[in-house]
Amino acid sequence: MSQRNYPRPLVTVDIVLFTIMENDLKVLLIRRRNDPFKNLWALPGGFVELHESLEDAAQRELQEETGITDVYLEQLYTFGDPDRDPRGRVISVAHFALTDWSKQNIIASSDASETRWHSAYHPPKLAFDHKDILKKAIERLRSKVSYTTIGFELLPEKFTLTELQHVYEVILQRPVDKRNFRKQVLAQGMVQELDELRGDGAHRPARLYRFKGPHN
Amino acid sequence: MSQRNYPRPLVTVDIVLFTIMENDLKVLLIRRRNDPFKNLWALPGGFVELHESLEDAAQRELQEETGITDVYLEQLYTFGDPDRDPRGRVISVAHFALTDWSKQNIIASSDASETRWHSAYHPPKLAFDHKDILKKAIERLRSKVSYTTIGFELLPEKFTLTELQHVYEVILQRPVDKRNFRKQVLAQGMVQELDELRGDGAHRPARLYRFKGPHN
DNA sequence: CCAAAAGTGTTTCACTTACACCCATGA
DNA sequence: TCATGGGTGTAAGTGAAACACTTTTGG
Repeated sequence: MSQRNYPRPLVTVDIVLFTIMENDLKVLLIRRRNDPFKNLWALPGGFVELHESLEDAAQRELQEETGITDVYLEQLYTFGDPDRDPRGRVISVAHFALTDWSKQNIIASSDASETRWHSAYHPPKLAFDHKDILKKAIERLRSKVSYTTIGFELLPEKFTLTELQHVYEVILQRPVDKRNFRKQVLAQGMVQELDELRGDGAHRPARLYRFKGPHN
Repeated sequence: MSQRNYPRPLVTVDIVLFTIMENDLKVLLIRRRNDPFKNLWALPGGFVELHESLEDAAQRELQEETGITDVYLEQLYTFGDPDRDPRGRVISVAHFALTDWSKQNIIASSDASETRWHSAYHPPKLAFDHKDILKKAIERLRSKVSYTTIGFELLPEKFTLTELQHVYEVILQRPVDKRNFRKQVLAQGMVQELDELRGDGAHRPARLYRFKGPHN
């Protein structure tokens, strides 16, 4: 059982980082500057170092390639088709990450950058099998939003119930009944009402809430 | 972006194969004949070849190590802690598999073998991080049994509704109401009633059913 | 006729859904 | 005073849960 003779593929991590902006689900993409797939958009990611865990690798690559830190991150799926990278055998452990736009709007505003937020539902042509990875990430987000509290990862610390509702609507891609939604959210005790309002314009200001923490 | 200089870990697949026997959830384990963890029990698995997909590797290793083929198999999770294997960096793509005992009872009956079915809930001490892998597999099985049809993978082609109920009870680890269960299963139209009965002893024979196919 | 597992319906309760108007504010 | 998004309650419907006795068979 000597390990020396066993084949050693390359192992990468890729990160599907979502946020919600302008009532749309966005995914962070980087334009490739080299072949293969030069000039196409791709998920951030890179090779796993021998001393680091997969999750650490994902956090590190995200930081190195985009400057983003402190996101919710979990493993998504491992893509290992032998032909997924034309350069050779590369196995990618894909991760799924969420952040709120208020932390990340710097990136979005620098238009010249090769790192940009794109519509997750209508992305540009992607390198490698990143279309499949994105699809799987959207499925995961959609299924988990209903039975976990990950939706709060897409919002800043203080938010209105309407903002929370928009998160669900954007992810589930269907309208949500306002009264039932609020009733349900409050009944579950997941949020704490704050003594603060936020006025946005010529209408009644909205009450702010804070996520109470993991309740699952 | 030359690949030559990137670190290349070893990549394995491990397989958590479940079956149900004697109203207990069983997992297939192999006793290790070499260090590390010599004589401890471990999940079947092995190194991924460069030309094969991860799922193919899992099916192949299962076949090579245990002779078992033709199981339901899906990817579970990738375990990549840098210290999970004392010999060096080994990343394992764990898989989750199901089979019905009627196909596999040959293995269970050969007592001298180093390959055996063990209770999944009370396993012996396991090598590496296989305890964590097993735990994750049980969680996955438990959560998927309720909203998918994977439960049928644990039964032979023809089965009684009581047998199906036992599958749910063993996996969920709680009693299931007989009348509600049958009502629900029949209402969902997942099973086809057959013109066959099976008599087991001194009591009324049970009707046999067949799984109609993927309905999710 | 006894033991053992198979089979069968109804009621209750909880949760989900549908739905329309008043409120507070800035312009 | 008007336009805009914020905020609230009730009734109907649907699905889940609780629950006990009769049937069929072999011994």
